[in-house]
Amino acid sequence: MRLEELDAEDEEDDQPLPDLPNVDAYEDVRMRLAPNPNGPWHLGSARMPAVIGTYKQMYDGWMLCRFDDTDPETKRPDPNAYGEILSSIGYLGFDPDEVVKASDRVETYYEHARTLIDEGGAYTCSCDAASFSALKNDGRPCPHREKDAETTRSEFKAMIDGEYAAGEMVLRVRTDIEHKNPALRDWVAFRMVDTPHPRSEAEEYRCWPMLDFQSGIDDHEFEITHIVRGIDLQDSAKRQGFVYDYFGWEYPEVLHWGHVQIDAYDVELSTSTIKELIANGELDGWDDPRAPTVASLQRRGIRGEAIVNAMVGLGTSTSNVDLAMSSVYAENRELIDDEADRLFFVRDGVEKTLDGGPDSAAPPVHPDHEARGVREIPVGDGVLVEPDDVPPEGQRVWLKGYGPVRYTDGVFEFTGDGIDVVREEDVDVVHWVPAEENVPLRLRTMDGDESGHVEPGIGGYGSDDVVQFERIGFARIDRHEDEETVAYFAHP
RNA sequence: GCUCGCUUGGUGUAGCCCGGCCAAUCAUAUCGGCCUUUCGAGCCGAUGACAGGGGUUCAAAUCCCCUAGCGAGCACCA
Repeated sequence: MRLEELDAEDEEDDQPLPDLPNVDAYEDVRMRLAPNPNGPWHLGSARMPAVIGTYKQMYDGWMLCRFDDTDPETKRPDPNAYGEILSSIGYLGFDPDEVVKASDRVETYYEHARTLIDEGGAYTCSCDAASFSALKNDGRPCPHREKDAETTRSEFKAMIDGEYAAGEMVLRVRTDIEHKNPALRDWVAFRMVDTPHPRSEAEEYRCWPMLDFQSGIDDHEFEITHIVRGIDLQDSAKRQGFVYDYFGWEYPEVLHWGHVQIDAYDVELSTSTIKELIANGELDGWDDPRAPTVASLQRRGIRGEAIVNAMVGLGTSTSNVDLAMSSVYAENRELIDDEADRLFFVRDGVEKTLDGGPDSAAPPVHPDHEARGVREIPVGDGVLVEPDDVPPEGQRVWLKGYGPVRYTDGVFEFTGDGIDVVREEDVDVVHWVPAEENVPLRLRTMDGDESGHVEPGIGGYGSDDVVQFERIGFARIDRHEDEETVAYFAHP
């Protein structure tokens, strides 16, 4: 009994995120991811599924993935991004209960707009953006504001029918033109876009809802109870509140978080910036190790769970936060260290002839798990070691898993010393590979590619296997090519 | 300019709503030690923070006010 109580307490203490507000008022916790499919995800985007997915697990809730793709022009959807984003969500370990695209739901938004017009909640406006903005900043209505519902209704129909070009007509929500916060005054709900939507299912639409309208309608239609979103949308709830009031709806609970920055990258955390760098060849693609993207970490063999743990650790505060990559690495190390087999990889190896000693070495596959056996490495007449690991003339070094050698006249002479020279006489232990029987390997890192040679056992590992190159770090084997094996460096 | 929000060590976070148990939690980081045929893991230890100023109170990280800094919105982007 005592123990159970303690466990229960522990569980509460281990709660990864603070409680959502007012959970008891709802039968189920229902949330949504609302990605813009204008490209594959950068690392900041991973925060959304990490936190919302974790809340879903905490409350045994329900989660929608809704693609907010209602801008065919400025933030033009990338047809491949829908699938890529879903696959990133899966990699992070989550599975939406339902997936929808806003561009499939345009008729629904029209329907609600017509109702809103009838309620007196909206009017069509042909002011150009600049002159409306000037009036609005003064708290003065434009001449269109007093239009009757019937005129608005017929002009909105003309918008839907595509009778206006971009910029000629919008539908505005009638809020409070003198509201003390200028951001809330009579905002645009629908506008004309000349560019067809990239999805063929939606290419005929010219009259598109703005995010605040679309998202507001959808959140209600899908009975979303808790919204978690960025501070850039901190006025959205207040804006949408006017529409909710017209309809007599209850607004969901809402949480805002700040922006995430990630150290360790030179590249800005922005879909458009990364897109540009790829287009002009500075990055090899979305999974280039130097790219701050979800796909990049995946290719480096970092577990989605590690990203989620690190993101969840940031909490949900409204202030901007810096995520240290080292914390992602620390989370990942904990997940993979136990299962990653050990291998020797020598960068820029220098060859040293070996004089005497056994014909082969047998270091353990994993030092903490004897049962996994040993790696038989044939030694031959010489070895490669890293330039920094060559001891001064006359000094000894311990070839890890093989034995002690003395560096004499450019040759490694086997000395047969016991392991106590390592413990008591400060002989360094270094990794090595046979000079003959090895495999060339290219290690792709955030700082560029490193070339070297790996022990022959590498052939036994396939794509996606994660190993630890001793004294270097963890890496994911990507592929075996004829002339070399390619691996991606994860972290130390 | 108008409006909204934020500010705990290198980084993140707990505590703040309901002031005292906070000479401030945990993680990461860094440094040192032990162990070790890895610069990994593990174990031990150290480092390091309440933005500043006023006020209320017996008592303030916690409540109030001011200042500073940072951020966001005021888009026919999301």
